[in-house]
Amino acid sequence: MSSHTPIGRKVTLNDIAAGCALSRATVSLVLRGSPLVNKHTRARVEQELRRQGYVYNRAAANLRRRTSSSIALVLNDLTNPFFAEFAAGVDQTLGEAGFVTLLGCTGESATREQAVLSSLLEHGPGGIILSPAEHSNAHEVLAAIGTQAPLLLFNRELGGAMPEFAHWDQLMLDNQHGTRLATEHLIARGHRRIAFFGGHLDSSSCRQRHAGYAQAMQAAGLTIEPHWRIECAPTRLDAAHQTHALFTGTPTPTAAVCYNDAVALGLMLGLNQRGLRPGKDFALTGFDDIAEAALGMPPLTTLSTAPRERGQQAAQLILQRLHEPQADSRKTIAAVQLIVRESSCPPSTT
Amino acid sequence: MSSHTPIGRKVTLNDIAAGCALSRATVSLVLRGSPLVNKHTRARVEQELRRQGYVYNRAAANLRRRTSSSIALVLNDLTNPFFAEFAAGVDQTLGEAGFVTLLGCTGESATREQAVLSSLLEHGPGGIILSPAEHSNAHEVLAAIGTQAPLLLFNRELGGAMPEFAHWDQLMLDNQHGTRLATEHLIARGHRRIAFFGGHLDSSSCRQRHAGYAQAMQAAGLTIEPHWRIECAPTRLDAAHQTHALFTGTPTPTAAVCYNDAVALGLMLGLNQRGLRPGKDFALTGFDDIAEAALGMPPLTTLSTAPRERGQQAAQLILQRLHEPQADSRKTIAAVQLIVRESSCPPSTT
DNA sequence: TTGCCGATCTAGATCGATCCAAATCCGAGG
DNA sequence: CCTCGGATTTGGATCGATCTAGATCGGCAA
Repeated sequence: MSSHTPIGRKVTLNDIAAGCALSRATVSLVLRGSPLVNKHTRARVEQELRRQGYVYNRAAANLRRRTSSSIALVLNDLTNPFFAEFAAGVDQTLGEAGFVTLLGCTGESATREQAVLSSLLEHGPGGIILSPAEHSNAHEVLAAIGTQAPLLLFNRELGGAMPEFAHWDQLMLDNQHGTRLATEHLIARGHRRIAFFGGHLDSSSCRQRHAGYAQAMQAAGLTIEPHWRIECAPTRLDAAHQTHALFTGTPTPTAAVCYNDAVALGLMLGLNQRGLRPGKDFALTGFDDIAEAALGMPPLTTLSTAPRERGQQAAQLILQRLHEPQADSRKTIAAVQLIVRESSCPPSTT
Repeated sequence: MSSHTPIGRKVTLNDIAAGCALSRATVSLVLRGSPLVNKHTRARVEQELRRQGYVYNRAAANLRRRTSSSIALVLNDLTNPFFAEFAAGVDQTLGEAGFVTLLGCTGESATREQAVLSSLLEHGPGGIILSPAEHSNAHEVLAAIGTQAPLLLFNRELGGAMPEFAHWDQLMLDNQHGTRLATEHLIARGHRRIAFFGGHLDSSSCRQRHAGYAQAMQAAGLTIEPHWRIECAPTRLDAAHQTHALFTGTPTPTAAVCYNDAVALGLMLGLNQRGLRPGKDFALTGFDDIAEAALGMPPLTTLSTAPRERGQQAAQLILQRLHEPQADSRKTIAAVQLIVRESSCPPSTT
């Protein structure tokens, strides 16, 4: 960097213009690659830009142009590898489009979500990608963001009614189809008595996943015993704890479709404690394909949601919305893919 | 420079001022909570702000005040739960201080790091927190960011000399001490043939971790066979792939100190594939204490770096630097803590 | 020489906020 | 009634870029 540049003081268009005896306007044209400038002039300017170590001030440009070059990404839990991977995908695609990601974490608190959203809004993002906190609702979100920026909901639905005048898009996972695939897979392996294990009844994703399971069972003409639906918190620990509930009534299931991978891994622990070998004596499937799923003992059959690809998709959707602000709001449902591993064995012959 | 999209019409200070027959300046004073304004006027203005749904334009304010309210966070790998947790910590503390996080992921590519840094710089962050990509060097980083914003290096040193005139702070982990603790622990459990597994030889953190291991081995009077140092990318997949290298020469090790948790978990996978039970037939330790470490099969003995706290600390350090731009640059080394779990079994007797 | 034209370049207003100096208001004191 | 001073309020310039409308400059046909 040139030593004649005073440290700390920023170089502006005016400095460059003065440096080559041109006007601000011309230098600005050069910066934006306008064909109006003489190529000789352009070369002179570009040299001066380098010489003075000029850095473009996008905030000033955005102010004048009334545009934005950032997108807010608000996540309920960055600690969850699923969302971390999602964030990486979002950032990658936004970066390629010349946008920058404004990050905000809410830690599953609707209150913090409010605060984070309005703080980010002040920085004028062109759009918002939001994976809502657990008890967040449409009314609160609307109060926080108004109609300043288009919103893309990811992964969870919001409580309360969606406002019609705002263009809120959605990107969701195909929960129902996923568990249906898993259930059909278990049926194809020969299972007839299949349980649905884990999750909270009042969560929308749990309801959807259970519906997919029920649909597959019904399509195969199999009956579902009431005691084959066991509720538990979507954590490994609670799942291990509730394992016994699978075996209290008759007939007992030979397999279980689990709410997600965490629950499935907990169920594996619980089975081991009862002397049952998961993937040998009892079959099970998960949902999410978290990194540990492939590493489990045995490796877990599960549904891959490709979180990085979902992130890229989310970024594309919001960029598309920026391009067409008035288009109808759309709901996208991302396909999930069944990953067959060893946990989904045929029923044991004993 | 890509073309960006126009935003809907915004409410500005002028609209508020007109709405209550006051000047822009007065409204601005109200916004900033100045004691100069009459409390009756203030109430009128605040009502009008709510009525029109005003959103503060921080970019415009920052332009005039020549300040910044954002910090860039540039990470080599957000997919790694260690960095994800770190990012959550950074974002939390920055948010509490009224700053917003500009996220950038480099995916371990020094080239992308350059691009990401200069793109983020155009948005005028007040400072930068950088966990460098693997082959990044001081010269390139300097070229990208110049002296526009103070830099805090996290986790890795940069290749090449640190420029003296720039105030580059550092926050590092006590890598060497950590692996030394882990190695001493394995030795105390009775191991004599201990390998060092994973990481890239040219990464500074890998060198430091290896040095701690070597130091402990030497202090215990144990020799290190050259083929006990296996290099691999710091990912689960590559670690699983390279597992065989541990068993190609004689004498074979009975335990391994791994570069980090990702590598250790990958090694577990590789061991399982070879029919060896990690934590029974072969002992291993990790580094980072990511969430999965405690949940592994078996749970992983590792070094806790408290990534969330490191993130908070990093945010505090950069904010402090903003407050005192001229202070001497400082290097902080964060302690790590050995967490003993089941993976570090005594050597198998067979 | 004059006038027109395309190719280049530029002055000045502008985006939405802040800062500064100066104006205005209002009641007390002379 | 007028002046003075503290409490409020305000006009206009400003941050660093972009935009609009118009200036400047050769060259060439009339």
